[in-house]
Amino acid sequence: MISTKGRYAIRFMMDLAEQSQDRTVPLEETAARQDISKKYLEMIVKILVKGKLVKGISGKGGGYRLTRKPEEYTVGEILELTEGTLAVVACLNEDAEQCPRESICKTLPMWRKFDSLVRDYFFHITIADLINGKV
Amino acid sequence: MISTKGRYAIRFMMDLAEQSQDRTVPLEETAARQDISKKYLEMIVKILVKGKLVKGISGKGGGYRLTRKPEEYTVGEILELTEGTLAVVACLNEDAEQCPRESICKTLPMWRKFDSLVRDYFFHITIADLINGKV
DNA sequence: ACATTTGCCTACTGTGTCAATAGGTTAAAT
DNA sequence: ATTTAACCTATTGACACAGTAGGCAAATGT
Repeated sequence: MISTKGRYAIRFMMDLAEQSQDRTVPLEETAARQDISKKYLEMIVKILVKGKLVKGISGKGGGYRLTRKPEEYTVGEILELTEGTLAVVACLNEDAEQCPRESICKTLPMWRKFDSLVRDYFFHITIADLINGKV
Repeated sequence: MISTKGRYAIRFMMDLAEQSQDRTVPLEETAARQDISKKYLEMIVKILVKGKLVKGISGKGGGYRLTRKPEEYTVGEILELTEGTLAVVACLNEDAEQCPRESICKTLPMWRKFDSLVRDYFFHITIADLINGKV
């Protein structure tokens, strides 16, 4: 289940992308347009800033700005960053302790294949694709 | 993220399938073999019983039994039953209130397609497949 | 009839995440 | 100096996860 964190993050990025690229967009504006609580969105955007997906500019006339072109962001990386992981099962998480049943587990291949499927899907959709309805 | 509920349920079903079909297998046995807390597994199996995926027989000589052949169970239905839903985002959940943004939501098609992908994957893998390493 | 085995049921607990909210501090522009 | 906006810390209520505890009901073998 993908939480609002990931979903709001995608919508925030899309909103930025849809605005004129040479303008810094205040959070309040996006929050209103997307109908998301400003305070809550703020928390999510902080993750995006830390992950260098967007740049925040303080002070009057400030706001947020993309650091790349819309077609250079994949949904996968946004989700991975905001959700913490895209792994479907705990044992496929990067920082998971090694499972003692790994060598005999008959379900592991299924999870692995599914994991590839998921990654393949989300890492091949860009913000630009979403905006242009190419998905 | 698929929780232990769904994962343990699959392993339980596989364990039953691997035992002689004309035998009722006590939970304690499976719990030991699969290294899962008996009490916790009990709770999960209750869901499987309620969903008619397995039959429980009380009393001495009792235990659990599959109600169909291993190749007639899909991983999808087991997960859907135990996890409550397989939907990736809240708005695709069956009993979700209608989203007011549905008609203008540019991400919805992406979620829908992903949902199909997930279903297509898990509803085409059977317990028999897992046992025979056909996945 | 009785003891034993096994499933079934209710209730509880600690930990963590989700989805927010609140209030204050720093940074930059006019 | 005032305003605007990002940034930071802390707290909250609700809920799910992962289990635990104890007892009741059903069926069997002796």
